[in-house]
Amino acid sequence: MVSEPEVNAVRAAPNRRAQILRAAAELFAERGFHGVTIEELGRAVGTSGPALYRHFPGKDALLAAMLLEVSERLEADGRARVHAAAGPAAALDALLRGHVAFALGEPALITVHDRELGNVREPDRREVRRLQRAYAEQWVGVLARLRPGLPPDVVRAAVHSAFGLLNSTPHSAGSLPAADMGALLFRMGRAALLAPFPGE
Amino acid sequence: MVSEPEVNAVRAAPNRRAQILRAAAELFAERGFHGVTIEELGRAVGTSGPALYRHFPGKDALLAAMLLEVSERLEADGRARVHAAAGPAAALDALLRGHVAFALGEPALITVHDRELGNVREPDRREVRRLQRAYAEQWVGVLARLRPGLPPDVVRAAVHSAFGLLNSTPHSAGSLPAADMGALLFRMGRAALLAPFPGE
DNA sequence: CACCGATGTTAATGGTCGCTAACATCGGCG
DNA sequence: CGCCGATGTTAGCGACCATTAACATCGGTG
Repeated sequence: MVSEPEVNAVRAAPNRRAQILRAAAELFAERGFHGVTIEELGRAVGTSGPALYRHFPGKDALLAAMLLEVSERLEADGRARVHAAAGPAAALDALLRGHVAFALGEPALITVHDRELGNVREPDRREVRRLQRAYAEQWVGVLARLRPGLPPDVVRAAVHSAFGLLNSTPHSAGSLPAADMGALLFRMGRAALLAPFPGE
Repeated sequence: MVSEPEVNAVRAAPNRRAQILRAAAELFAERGFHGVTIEELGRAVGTSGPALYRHFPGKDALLAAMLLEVSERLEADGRARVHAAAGPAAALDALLRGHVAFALGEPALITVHDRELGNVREPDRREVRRLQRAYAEQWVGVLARLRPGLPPDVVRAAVHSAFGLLNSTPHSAGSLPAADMGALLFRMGRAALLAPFPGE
């Protein structure tokens, strides 16, 4: 027990930062930001406690980095998909496919992403919001082209509702094979967004 | 400052318990269970701090009471609506209408209801789960009758996804008049649940 | 009208938690 | 091969927080 303290001393830090973020996402998703202690975060990556401060200036900063990373990733991916698509219909399908893949692949990140923004302090919080908004506007732009004549705030509300549907994955995780779940979410999301809306 | 301590001493307790639960729902929805202190809960209802313990044995018990109440309400209301409906199609519409009204009327409760179950301790937690499951099964039963031949786990997954859509209200609150938002959610939910699914 | 139960108040307590300090170990580089 | 930066470790420290204690006030009731 005390025999080999140096074995895991410096060992294994190929990418500690990323490893911490991954583990933290799981824990935050399960118990919430305030429900997880620094000690637990450390233990989840094999180190214990305050080793975290070698990689992040504090718990808040860790959460901020996590949300910035994921919202950037979503936005960039969304933008790429829209640009690569032939028309609005193809773009919507591409956005749906991308979001579904993300939600199924990283349910913890998706959960934290839309629950914990309130715990990010002001400089970063604005940036995360900006990226989230930019991502949503990709969807809004595509849907508006697909359904001209629909008021912009209705389009926006519809898009956010669709996000709610797609992000619900964590609640029903495992009840279906991932491929089937993906197909289900894709079709439900598509149907919801293309349904006849009020005011048309 | 010290002049009139007795003014608000016993005053105003027509239904403190309900008042506390309502205020607590708002705070828990905003900052999460662990992000709210007893002192804040007290201040939100005009009393300060430990007065809470006259109405609940502890913070945990407060959350448990809240989740039990809302899940009971959903289940009972859902059951009533299904029984009153003429057929499965009418039942689905009634369930949708009820859930939408609830989500728009009490967004904070909806939020806490599907985020904070993890902070409820074991005796009550099981009961909340049971009620949530019973409510979901109302939907599953109706949808299964509407779409025979669909595998039960697909039906269940679809229902939970629809919940995600309907419960997304808090994220887009206020961007649309409540009536319009209600109509939008109703139509999107309906379209999503009746969309052609994989495996049919 | 004295008493009591319901409901509050402030002060104290014990535990937990984020964070800092002080010290150790290792790989790489001059 | 000795030094240094990166990365860990354990021990404390100060703050916060849920809960309890001790004490007050009011309305109603016998």
